[in-house]
Amino acid sequence: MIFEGEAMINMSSNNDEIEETLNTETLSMEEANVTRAKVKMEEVRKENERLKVTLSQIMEDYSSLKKQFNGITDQSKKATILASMAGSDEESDLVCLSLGRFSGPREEKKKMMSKSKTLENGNKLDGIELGLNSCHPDNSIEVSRNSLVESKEEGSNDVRSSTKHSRIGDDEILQQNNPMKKPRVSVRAQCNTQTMHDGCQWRKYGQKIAKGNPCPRAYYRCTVSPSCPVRKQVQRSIDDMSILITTYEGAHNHPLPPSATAMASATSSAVAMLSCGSITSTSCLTGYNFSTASNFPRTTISSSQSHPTVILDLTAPNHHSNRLSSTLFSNTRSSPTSLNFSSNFPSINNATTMAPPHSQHPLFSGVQKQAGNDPKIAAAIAHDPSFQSALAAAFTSIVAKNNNVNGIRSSGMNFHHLNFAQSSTTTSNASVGCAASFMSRFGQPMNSHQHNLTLAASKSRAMSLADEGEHLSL
DNA sequence: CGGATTTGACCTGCGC
DNA sequence: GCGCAGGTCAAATCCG
Repeated sequence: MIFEGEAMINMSSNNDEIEETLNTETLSMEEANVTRAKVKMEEVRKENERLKVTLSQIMEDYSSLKKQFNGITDQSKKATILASMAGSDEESDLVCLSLGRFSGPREEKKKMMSKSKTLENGNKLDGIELGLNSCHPDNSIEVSRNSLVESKEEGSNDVRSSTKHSRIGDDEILQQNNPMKKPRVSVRAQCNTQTMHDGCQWRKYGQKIAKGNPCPRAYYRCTVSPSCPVRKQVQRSIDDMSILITTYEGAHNHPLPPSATAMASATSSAVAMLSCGSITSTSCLTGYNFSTASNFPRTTISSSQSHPTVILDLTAPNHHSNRLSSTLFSNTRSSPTSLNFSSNFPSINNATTMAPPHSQHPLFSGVQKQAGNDPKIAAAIAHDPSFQSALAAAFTSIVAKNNNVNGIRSSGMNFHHLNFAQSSTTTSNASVGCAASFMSRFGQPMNSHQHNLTLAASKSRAMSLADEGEHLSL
């Protein structure tokens, strides 16, 4: 039997033991927590190291790309320097994008045309100059000034007619050398607003119900410069009313604001690739559908009514979006359809089959490496339309430009196959800003102002991604 | 009031 | 030559 007092003593001693045990356990738990925290810190440190390595790799890729780009744009830079020497800082900040046509003064244009005419049997460009080239400052300023003077002296009606005559003159010149009409670029994007905001100023001048589509087609004219021949048509897709089809035609003959460069460069680059393919034989492009057999029809080159048209499809059907998301940055380097840039672009010159050039591109490999390291990045980008459009514009512009300048004309480049899984629109200011940011970062030399804006945009983008637990140091 | 949009008329190219 | 469809013009209207 155990007495009550004895029991009490036993209990108290037990309590002490329990307390002691508890203290020991608490201590060991704290130690465990500390150890866990240390392990976690170590993991984070390792992660940081890994990210640093990745970042440095990307920076290396970027710098090599930049060197390459700088070399290519040397001539353009000279023009920009000339512009700044002319005393207009604002103008030097702007970039002129030529979409399908040479945009200099008519005399030079004629010279170019006659030159190309004499050389047209020698696989030369048929008077089409495309890409991110800076306008010759004198040319662009002259055009603007002339048009302003005209509008003052002759009145608005005469401006219209002179613009019209100018356009007709251009067309005549083009028609003489190229039986095809002006190349067009159609951009398909999901958009709930009436029109996509692409940074340019447009004025609506007509609306028509086109055959086969109950949705009216709206016609817009670029109003940045009174003499700018660029038009765009906006129409909703008959298949999906949420999809807006914007078709661009013509070349801006004036500097563009930075916010307009992303879309313009994507479209101009697409046309550049079209013109690359059409150098040898324009007609051989007509009617081609370059969609993959395995993928849905997404990007095509066609020539409805003799208009060679590149269709940039920035939408994705729902049933494919997951697949696209997962394959967007798949790390299979051997796969010719990484990034879903499908690789069956027919070789116009019947050049021998080669590895897809984009897979060899430093920028591509850099992004691919990083995305390959962390599938979350791929998912993050796949779910962010602004990133997709920005990357689309950046890749298309940079690689197309490199290709043009390096004279690679039929290597199967097909960055216009931009099959990003995109469920939203590219039209928000954020998207355009993001695209501009990417373009500035990867595609264009920046001034300090642009650099600050870009830095801020990239930073906020990175921060928002960081909040979501993503690691993206683009 | 000036600039942007709307909308019917007109022009142009193309196929039959 | 005719009809159709796409594209443009320009007067009327709207809107900030």
